[in-house]
Amino acid sequence: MITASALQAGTKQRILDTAEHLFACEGYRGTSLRAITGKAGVNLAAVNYHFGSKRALLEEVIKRRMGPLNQVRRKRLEEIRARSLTEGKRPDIRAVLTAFIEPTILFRESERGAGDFITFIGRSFADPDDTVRTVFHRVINPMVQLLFRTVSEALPNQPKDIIFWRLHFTIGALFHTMHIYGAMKPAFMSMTTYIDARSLVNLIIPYVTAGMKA
Amino acid sequence: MITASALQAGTKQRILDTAEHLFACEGYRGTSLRAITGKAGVNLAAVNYHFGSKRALLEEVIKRRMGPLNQVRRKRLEEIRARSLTEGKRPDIRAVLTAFIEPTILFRESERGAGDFITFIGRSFADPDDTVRTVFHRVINPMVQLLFRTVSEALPNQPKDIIFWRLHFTIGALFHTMHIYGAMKPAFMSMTTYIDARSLVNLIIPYVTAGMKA
DNA sequence: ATTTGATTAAAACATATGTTTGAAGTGGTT
DNA sequence: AACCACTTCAAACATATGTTTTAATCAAAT
Repeated sequence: MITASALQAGTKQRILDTAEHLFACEGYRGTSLRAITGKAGVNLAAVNYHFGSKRALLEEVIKRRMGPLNQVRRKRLEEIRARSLTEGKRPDIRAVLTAFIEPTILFRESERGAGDFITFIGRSFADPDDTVRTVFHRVINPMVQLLFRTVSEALPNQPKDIIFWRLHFTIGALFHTMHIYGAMKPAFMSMTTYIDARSLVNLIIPYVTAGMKA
Repeated sequence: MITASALQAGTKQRILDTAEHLFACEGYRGTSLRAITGKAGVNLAAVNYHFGSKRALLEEVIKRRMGPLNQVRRKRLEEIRARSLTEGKRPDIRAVLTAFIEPTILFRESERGAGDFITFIGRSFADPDDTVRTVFHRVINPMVQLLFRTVSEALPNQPKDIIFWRLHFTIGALFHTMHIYGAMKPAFMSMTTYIDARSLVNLIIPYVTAGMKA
C-alpha cells in the first residue's frame, strides 16, 4: 500500500508538474492530454484515472500552488490590518502593495516549477477560455477582495471607484510582469531583459505606489 | 464585376466582423471556422477561399483595425517629438503617455466592432498561442519602440532599463484595462464597473504618469 | 500460492477541427 | 445563347482531441 500510493503520487506528481509547465507555455487549450502524458512518460488514460478530467487537472494545478501563495499574502495583509488597528493609524499604502506583490514575484524562486505557475497565472486573467478564467477567478477573487479592503483603509479619502480602477491598473501591471518575466523574447524593445526577482520588486513597488497615490 | 466584388466584399466583411467578435470573446484557438461561418451566415469554405487560411484571417482581422489605430498614435507621438525639437525642450511625459493611451481607449467607440477588437488586443499580449502573439507582436512592436524612444526623450535622466520596465508596467495596466473594460463580470470586487471611455482615460493617465515619474 | 484492489496499458469511441475538392450557381460579356 | 471568371455550396479528408473501455500488471494481504 505504501509503495502503491508512492507510485500513484509519482504519476500524479509527474502529471501535475508537466501540466503546469505546458499550461504556462502553450496555454490550457493549447495543451493536449497526449502532450502532457507523453512528456510525463505516463499513459494517456492516467489523467482521467487520477484526476477525472482535463478540467479537474487544471483545478489541481492551480490550487496546489495558489493555496500556499494566498496563505502568505493573506497573512501579510492581515498583519498590516491588525497592526493598523492596534496602533490606531491607517495602513501605509506602500506596505499594503508590497504585502501583496512581493510574495507574488518572489514566489517564482520559491520552488522548482513555481516560475511556470507564475507565468500561467499572469496569463490566466486574460485567457478567453471560460474554463480557465472561472477556476482562476474563484481562487484569486477572495484575495483581491482583501487587497481592495486593505487599500481602502490605507486611502480612506479616495472614492471607492477610483481605488477600484487604480487597483485594476496595479493588477494589470503586476500580471503583465508575471507573464513576461522569465518568458520574454530576446531583445524586445532592443533591451536585454534579465533582472532578478528582488530588483523587479524594487522597481514595481515605487511605480504602483506612486500610481495609487497619484 | 462591380456587383461581384461587392458580394465578395460583403462576405469577406461579414467574416471579418464575425471573426473579430468571436476572437475577442472566445480567443483565436477557441473559435472554430464553423463557428465563424455559421454565425456570419456564409459557407464554411468561404474563409479558405477568401483568406487562404484561419491564420491569414487572423492577420487580416488585426491589420484592418491596427493600421488606422497605429497611424493616429504615431502621428500624435511624432507631433510631440517635432514640437519638442523645434521648441528645444523635452517632451512632457504626461503628454507622451496620453498620445499613446488616449487613442487606444477611445478607439473602442470609434466604430462598430472596435470594442471587440480592443478586447482582443488586450488579451493578445498574454495569449499563449504563438500564432496570435507573433502576428500581434509584429504589428505592435514598432509602435512600442516609438513610444519607448519618446518616453526616453521625456525622461532623459532615467536609466534606460528603468524606463523599459516602467513602460512594461504601463503597458500592463493599459492592456489589462483594455480587456476587462466592456467585458467585465458583474459585481467584481462588489462594485459596479461601468465607466465611459473618457473618464477611464482621465483615470489611467494620472496613474501611469505618476508611476513613470516615481 | 492465490486472491484482491489499485494502477497501468493499448485500443477504441465519438466528436471537432482546418482544409480541400468538385460540382452548382451567378452575373456580366461577347 | 454561349461563354466566362468568380463565388458559393455540400461533401469528404485527414488529423487531433477528451474520454471510455477492457485487459494486463503489480504489490501487498490472506
